[in-house]
Amino acid sequence: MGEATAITRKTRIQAQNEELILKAALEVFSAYGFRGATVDQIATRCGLSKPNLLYYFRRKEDIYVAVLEHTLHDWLEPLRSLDAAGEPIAEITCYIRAKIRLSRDNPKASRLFANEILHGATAIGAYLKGPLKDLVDEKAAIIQGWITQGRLNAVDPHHLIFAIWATTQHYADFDAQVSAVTGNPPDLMDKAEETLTRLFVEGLQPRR
Amino acid sequence: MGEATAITRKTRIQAQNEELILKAALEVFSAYGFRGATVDQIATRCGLSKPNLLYYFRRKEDIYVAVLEHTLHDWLEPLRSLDAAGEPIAEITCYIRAKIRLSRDNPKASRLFANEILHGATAIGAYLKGPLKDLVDEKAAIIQGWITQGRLNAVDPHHLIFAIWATTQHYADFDAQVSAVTGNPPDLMDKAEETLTRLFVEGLQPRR
DNA sequence: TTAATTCTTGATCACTTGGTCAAGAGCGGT
DNA sequence: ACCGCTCTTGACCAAGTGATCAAGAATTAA
Repeated sequence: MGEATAITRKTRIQAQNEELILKAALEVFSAYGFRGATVDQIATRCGLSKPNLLYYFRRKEDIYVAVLEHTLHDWLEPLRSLDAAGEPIAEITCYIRAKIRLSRDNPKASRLFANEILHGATAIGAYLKGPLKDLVDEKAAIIQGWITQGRLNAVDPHHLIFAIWATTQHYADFDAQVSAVTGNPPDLMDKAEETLTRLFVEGLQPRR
Repeated sequence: MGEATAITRKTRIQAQNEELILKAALEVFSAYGFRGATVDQIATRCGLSKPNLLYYFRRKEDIYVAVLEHTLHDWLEPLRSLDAAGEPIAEITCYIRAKIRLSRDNPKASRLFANEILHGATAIGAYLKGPLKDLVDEKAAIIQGWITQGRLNAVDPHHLIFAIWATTQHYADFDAQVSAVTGNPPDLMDKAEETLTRLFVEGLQPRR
């Protein structure tokens, strides 16, 4: 039996292989989507045989939801950090910066979510309507408070959050288009960060 | 022989069926992506048998590129309308409004492109690097001209265009998320249009 | 060492799917 | 009515895919 629970904890090799699988799955799912990805691709990617992979995750869908959940938490961290006690413009600037860096440093996670939501969010629909909505509503209320205090130009907080999501994730999700149009210069993301922060800050600055 | 060309023009029934197919293909491809969609689905959707559908388009990919090309032109029309001779703020406001209405009235086309680009734009990569890049560069130059004249706050024109694309298409592409978070109120898109135009206009207004 | 447990895989299955083909039905011009 | 062309489809095929299973290899605990 296990040490203290009926469900024994993972062996070293188990934890290691699951990590390998999740990493490979992120790459494959983000590149081809759920239906476009094959279990074989993921298995080959991490050097395991297909039946061996299915020993750890019994169904393809199990791998998919596992990698989704595995990255969901990190993805929302920047929004959680938005602090009601901070200076409004600084808080929002910080949020935009964090989001665009996430987009630059982990574009695969961004594309994974983008694909999932684009196709109806069947796997994480409940999460969106529950925890995500709660978090967004909470932060929208903070922003609304700043507006009421006259510390921020009046814009709908929910749509402001959508605008920030859209603009920052655009560089990861639609990289193929951005690269094709710009030729992908090395300072692309720096320029994006500067332009977006400038644009939002000027738009949000309270009219004196 | 045909009236004037070696390639005889389509019969009435041919034109009619191709239109049926393209319409059904847009719905299916936009919902499931290229690999997720099946020829059978498209055939059933428009009341044709699978072999009959493949009589008009010999390969699945042919249907896909046909529907992409069929909607590409309309999709870029708003940007083409951006007029150097117009008043800067009014022109950009008009562009944002046109884009968000396109997003509201034809979300399936938006999702079709989103999916295509998300997965690397293999079918339209050449178009992005050619005609699209040319169009964007041309319009970016116009915006840069306005900035140089001091009629617009200084922001990078390319990134401004990306920001407008991202924010407007967000409502179509990530509808599942937007609906989950907002509960999808009837005035959602009106509010979005108002918020986005306000945000961009205030951000672009030249500092007096 | 030994025995239980965990891990690994070749072979295989059931099913889906893109695509073919030959034969027939329908249509248009004469 | 006749003939050539377009259109339509049932049957079929080959490839790919998710998933299973039994049997063996490796690991771990005693």
